[in-house]
Amino acid sequence: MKILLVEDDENIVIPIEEDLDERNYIVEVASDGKTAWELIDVFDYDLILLDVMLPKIDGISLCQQLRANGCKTPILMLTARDTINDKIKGLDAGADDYLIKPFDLEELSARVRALLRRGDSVLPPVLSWGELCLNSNTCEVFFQKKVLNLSPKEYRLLEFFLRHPRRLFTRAQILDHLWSIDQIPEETTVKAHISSLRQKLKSAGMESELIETVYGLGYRLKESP
Amino acid sequence: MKILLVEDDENIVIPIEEDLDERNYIVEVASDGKTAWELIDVFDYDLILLDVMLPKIDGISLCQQLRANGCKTPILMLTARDTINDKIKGLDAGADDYLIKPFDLEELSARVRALLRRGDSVLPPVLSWGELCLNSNTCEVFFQKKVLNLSPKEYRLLEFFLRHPRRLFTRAQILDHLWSIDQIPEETTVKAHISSLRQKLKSAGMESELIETVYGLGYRLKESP
DNA sequence: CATGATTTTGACGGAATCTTAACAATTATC
DNA sequence: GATAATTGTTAAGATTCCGTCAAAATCATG
Repeated sequence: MKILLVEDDENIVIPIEEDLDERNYIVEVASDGKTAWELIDVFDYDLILLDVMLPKIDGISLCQQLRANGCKTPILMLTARDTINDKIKGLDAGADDYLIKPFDLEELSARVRALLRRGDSVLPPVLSWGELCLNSNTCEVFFQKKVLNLSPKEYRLLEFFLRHPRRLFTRAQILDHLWSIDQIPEETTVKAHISSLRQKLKSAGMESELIETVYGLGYRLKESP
Repeated sequence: MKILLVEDDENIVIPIEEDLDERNYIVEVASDGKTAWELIDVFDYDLILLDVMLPKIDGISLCQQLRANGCKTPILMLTARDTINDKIKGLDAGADDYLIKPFDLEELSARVRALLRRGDSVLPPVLSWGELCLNSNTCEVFFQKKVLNLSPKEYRLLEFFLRHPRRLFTRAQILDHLWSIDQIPEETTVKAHISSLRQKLKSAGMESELIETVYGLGYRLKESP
C-alpha cells in the first residue's frame, strides 16, 4: 500500500513517515503542491495525505484540480486550524476526510486504514486464501494457525496479491506499487522475492501454488482452492 | 503514445510539436479537417488535439463526425475565444477537454497527460466476441468458459483486434502497434502468429473465423456471429 | 564496528516462445 | 486454366523468459 504524504514541515513529515513505515506502508513525500501533482500524475497511490498549507499550490486547490482531472484516490486533509471554514472548503474540494493538527499517530493510522478499506478494490483488514490468513492490522500471516515468519518485502508482496485477486501484474508494476520511487531496484529482485515467498509458503505446508506465473506477461493470484 | 495535432497555424504548430516531441510523444500534424479525417480513418492515435478554426471542415463538425462514427479517441479542443458558446459547443460535440489560446505549454502537457491516463482506465476490461471472452485485467481468454492458453504475442494480437472491431490493418501496422520500435521483425512473423492464434481458437472449438484476410490489404476482425 | 538478517544482483540451465525461411495453398488476373 | 502474386503452414534454430542459487551490498542491532 503506497501513500503520498504532501507536507513541507519536516517536524511533521519525519514522525508520520516512520510510523507508517513501521506499519508496512510505503511512504513517499512531496514537499510542495507542484511536486505532488507531478508524482500523482505519473504514479499510482492508494492514499494521499495532504496538508492544506503548502508552497506553490495550496492543498485545497490541489485537491480540486486532482478531482477535476478524474483522480479518485482517497485524500485525507491535514489542517492546522479548526475552523469550520477550512473543513468545509476541504470537503467541498473533494477530500474524503480531514484531521486537525496536532494529531495522534494512532488516530492518523486508524483513519488511514478506514479510508483504504473504503477504497474500491481494497478489502477488509483480514485477507484469506484457502487456509492462509493475513491480518493487515498486526502484519501477521498464518497458515493453518501456524505463524509464518516473512520478511517485510515478502509480506508486502503477499498482501499486494491478496488485495488484488486474479489481477495480472508485470514485474514493473509490482516494483511501482511496492517500492518507493527513489529506490526501485532491478526487475530480477521481484523474481527473487517471489521465489523466496513461494518457498516459505511451501515449507509451511502449503501444497497449492498461490502466485501463478504467466509467461511473458507477469504474475497473478490463483483462484483460491 | 501517438498524438495527432490538427491545426493550420504554423506559429502554433511548431512550438507544440517541439514540446510534445521532447516529452517523447509521437506527433503528427494535419493542417485541415479533411486530412485529419483521412489520417484518423487509417491510423490509430491515442489523442487528438483539435483546433476549432480550420479550413475545409471546422473542428466542431469534425469532432461530431468522429464521435458519430464511433471514434473514441480522447479529443482536446483548442479554442481562440473563451466564450461559453464555444465551450458548450465543443463539449456537446464530444470533446473531452478544451484549452483557450494562448495557453502555456506546461498546461497543455498536463492536460494531455491527464487525458491519456484517463484513456487507459476507460478501456473496457472485458472484451467479447461471440462466446469468446478476453479479460484484460487478468489477461485471461475464455471460449465457452474454457481457458485458452495463449502465448504473449497471440494474446496481444487477439486483444488488438478485439479493441478495433471491423478495422483493417496491414501487417506493417500490426507490427507497429504490437512490437516495440527497436525490434520489429519481418512481416512473415505476423503470418505465423495469426496462423497459430487461429489454430488455437479452432482447437478450442471455435467454428467461425475471427480474423478475416483481405487479400492484398491485410486483416480485420469479422462481424461477431 | 561487528554480527546477522534482509535485500539486491548476476549467472546459469532449462523451458517456452519467437523468428525465419522454405514450401504448400489460395487468390487474382489474364 | 495458367501464371504471378499473395497468404498459410510448418519445423528448426535463435532468442527470450523464468526459477534458483549464491555472492555482494545494504541495513538493523546490539
